Amino acid sequence: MKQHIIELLGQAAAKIGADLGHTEIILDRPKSSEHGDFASNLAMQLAKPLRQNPRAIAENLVKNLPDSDFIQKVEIAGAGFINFFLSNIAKTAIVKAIQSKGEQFGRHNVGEGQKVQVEFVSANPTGPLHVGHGRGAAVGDCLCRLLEATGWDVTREFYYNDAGQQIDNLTLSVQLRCKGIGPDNPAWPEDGYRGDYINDVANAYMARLTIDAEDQHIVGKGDPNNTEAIRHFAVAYLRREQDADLKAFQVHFDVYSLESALYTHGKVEETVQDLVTSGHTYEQDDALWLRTTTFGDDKDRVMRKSEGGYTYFVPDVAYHKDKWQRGFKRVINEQGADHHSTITRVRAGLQALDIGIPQDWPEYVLHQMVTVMRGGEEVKISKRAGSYVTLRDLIEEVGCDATRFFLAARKADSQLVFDIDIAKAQTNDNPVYYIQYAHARICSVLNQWDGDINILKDADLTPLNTAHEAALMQRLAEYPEIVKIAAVELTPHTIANYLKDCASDLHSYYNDSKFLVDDEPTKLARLALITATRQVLRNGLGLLGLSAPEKM
RNA sequence: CUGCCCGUAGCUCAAUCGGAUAGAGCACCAGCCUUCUAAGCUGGGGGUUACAGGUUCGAUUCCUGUCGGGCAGGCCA
Repeated sequence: MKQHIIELLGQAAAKIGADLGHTEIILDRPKSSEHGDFASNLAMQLAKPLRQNPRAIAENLVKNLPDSDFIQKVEIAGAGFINFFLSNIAKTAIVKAIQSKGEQFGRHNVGEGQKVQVEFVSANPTGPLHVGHGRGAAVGDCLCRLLEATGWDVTREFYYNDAGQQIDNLTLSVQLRCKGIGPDNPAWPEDGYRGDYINDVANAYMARLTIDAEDQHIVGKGDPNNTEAIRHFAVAYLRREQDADLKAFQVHFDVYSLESALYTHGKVEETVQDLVTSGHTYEQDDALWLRTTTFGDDKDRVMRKSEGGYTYFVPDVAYHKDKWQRGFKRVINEQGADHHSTITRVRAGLQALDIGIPQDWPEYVLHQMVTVMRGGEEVKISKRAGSYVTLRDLIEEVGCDATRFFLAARKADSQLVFDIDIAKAQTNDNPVYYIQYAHARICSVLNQWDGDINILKDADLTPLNTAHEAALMQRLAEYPEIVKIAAVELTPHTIANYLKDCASDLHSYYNDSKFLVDDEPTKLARLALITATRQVLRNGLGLLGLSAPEKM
């Protein structure tokens, strides 16, 4: 429909001799229904090149607009907006489109089947997942669903930092616990992990329990002096816990990459060699440096420390080089904003490899911090005490759907306040239930109707002529655009906002009009409309990974 | 001190990539269930979009500066 009107405008512009040149014809959906179903600012855009009053141009354009069955009337308003009012045929066409496309309605093929890899969560296996990881999981998973819905071939990847200093700390912490030494003991190291879960790991290890992970079975050796055994056991244990949480959160991954594998497969060493060969490195103070300032960093970075080990940044570059070599021309990293400083460094390292990686590869989506509120007070996170709100707590306390919704329904680059009391509330404070309730209501009406849902596809839709019906149909018509915008801008929260609006239109309609009326044509038309609405709600909830319950 | 993100109603957040009178929910006030789910609906009050400039037909949106909040800034990850 939008395209149709754009064509009409284009023909009109040609008739009045306007050279569109670079100006693209833009159609907006006005906020107010007084301004029609579509509005164009074309006259304003042409005012300068034509050196005429925008209103005069608008009148001229309207005069030369070809006739169309889909347009009821055209008005000129304000500074020179051209407002289009659709005919009944055009408005109801969306219901037919939804009926025929079903689950496919709203999907696009802008990705054209190209590969994209999305890396998200990537928590270190040193403790349980917390709210921040939850936000990453929710946003990342919704991004994947959006990309899939727009024609991309998505690979979901999780990167485990299972090497390096923090794993040494973890191993030591577990080992001390195995020997009966706790955080209260003066011998406890400053940067040891203090959480109670460390004790759980130690007990499991000493009890010689078996960890069944994705592809490995690790048995606790029960020997507190076997550091390597403790290391493997602890990592496997915590990975298993994280995997269980993610599963409960309806998030799955296609590929798990391990930092340790980059070392054992020689990828780290290879990357260092490549960088040295490329000529962007130098030695100073017994360390090996990469001249990242050449690529926009504010200072050069150490690759190999004077004591011989590599800094974390080298495996990071090696890992991303590996992603590139696996053929991902597009990679999106979803991370916490506290890691934003790595962006410049990783990209600089990849540029220095000189293997044709674009400057802005990979893309990043950063999410800001989450503050958790309970009982009107902030729940403080204490890393020292090892106490924080875990994702598992949230899922158990407020449920998977509500947790996902609250974490994904807000712009990622704003800090968010997660109020447990509101998320838990099974009341109208809670937007998740508001949306799901709209879906359940429709299901309920359809259940009470004794007809066959398939005959609604042939329903005559001309009885749909009330303001509520027009508003709802317009809302449904927006859905495909919203999906496209959310996918291109990588903003899942756009979908959440849309669903709230759509549910609101449905609830208003429900309260205003009875659907199961005696007049058969009216009844069928209305049922066709709410069935289409149900489909859109379902599709949208699916993009957010939320359930669409038939009863509530 | 430097870099990145944010600043919108009392609170939590929107605003379709520069559009028309800045919108919802919560809270507050007043109404709507013998009728398809009241987890709902209708109406009301509540704003100098942090502040000051600039760009233009038009700015919450873009640019500059100031203030405020968050996060980073190690041969840690």
